[in-house]
Amino acid sequence: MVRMPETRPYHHGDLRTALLTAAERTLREKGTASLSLRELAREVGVSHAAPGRHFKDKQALLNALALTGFERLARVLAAAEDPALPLEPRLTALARAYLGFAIDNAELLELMYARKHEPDASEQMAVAVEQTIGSLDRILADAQRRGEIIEGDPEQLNLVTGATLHGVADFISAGWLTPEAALAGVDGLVHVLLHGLKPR
Amino acid sequence: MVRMPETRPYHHGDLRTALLTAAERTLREKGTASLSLRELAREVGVSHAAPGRHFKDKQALLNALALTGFERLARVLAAAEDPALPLEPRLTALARAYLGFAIDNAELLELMYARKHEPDASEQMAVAVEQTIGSLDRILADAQRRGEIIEGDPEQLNLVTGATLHGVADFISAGWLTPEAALAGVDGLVHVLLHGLKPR
DNA sequence: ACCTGAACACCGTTCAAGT
DNA sequence: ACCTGAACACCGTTCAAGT
Repeated sequence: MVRMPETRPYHHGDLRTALLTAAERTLREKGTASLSLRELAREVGVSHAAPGRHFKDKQALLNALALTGFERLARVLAAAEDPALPLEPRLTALARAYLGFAIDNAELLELMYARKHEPDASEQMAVAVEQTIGSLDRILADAQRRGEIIEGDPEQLNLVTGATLHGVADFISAGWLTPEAALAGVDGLVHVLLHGLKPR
Repeated sequence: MVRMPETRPYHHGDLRTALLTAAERTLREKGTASLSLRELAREVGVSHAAPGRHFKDKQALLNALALTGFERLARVLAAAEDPALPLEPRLTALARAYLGFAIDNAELLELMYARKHEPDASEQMAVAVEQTIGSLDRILADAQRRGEIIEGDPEQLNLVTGATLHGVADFISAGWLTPEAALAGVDGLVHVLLHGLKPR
């Protein structure tokens, strides 16, 4: 093995990864608004034009960041899912995991939901989104198969449930709901979702 | 009356309003990303530093824009509300109105929900938000008083309902749901909200 | 009171040139 | 193949000076 000199080598090695890592730290510490390619380049110790080799433009970096976000969220949700549990606690666990992710990654989640990356569609992104939604899909499909929830278009049921969870997550991001209040209300939230607002 | 010269007068007259109007058009036509104070100034025919007299900084203009958004949304919701209607159609009408606003004002709605304007709190904004939420509040409070929906913390019920509506609106903004699909699903959405996912 | 013009410190993106 | 340096066309914000 050859000893590397103390000075930074001409080639970074894994600039792409380094940029994404730095970007996510900035996102978390200073918000989306103060995420600049030039500053990222500075942090990583590379010229301001270097990121251009790895990301076509700023949006491409944001897309890549969103992709890692979906991949991580999908893993978090899959891990929280326990098919052995009865419907209500199973759904509650999923909701708790999602809200936890939203609390810990508010800015990233906002990026993931940004109405920006429709045209590219990037196969990978579609897969990651699919996997993210998958956990909820399975819970509702299982429940429907067992007759534990009403019949009807699974898409529609999925939409209602997903929208409710996402709505709460967004309320947290927007600062209209404290993380504590959100987590404290999860049980009630899922209960209403399952049993409805009308009395039984 | 003195005839005004053909050349633009030194004082604009109502620069503040003109900037907000131009800003909303840009928002609708080209998106939040391409909203620049300098371009706004150009469109309105004023020097690039002029907006600074009326808005402390760019965020202040965005806040003012969000405020007008809430005021308009509050009016739309209040107009759609019909206390004479039974609970389910009354709630459906509100949902339809909110989703309609979301469809027609996607970028503006995103701005309204942006997790930016927490510190200022600006009395006016708080009032506008309050009035926006008011319509839903009244529907649920009335229903609860009549025993048409379950007892419990109104805040919590409001949260679930509001989150669901907002979640769907955000799905539309994000492009994950077409406006047509959303509007077609409103009845089912409200029905699930009232009756729950579990069979009765 | 309201606006201008110049100045400052930033951006993102491109492209010849270097290693 | 990967990166640099200079250049270009933008930004937001500030501030003396003009009307």
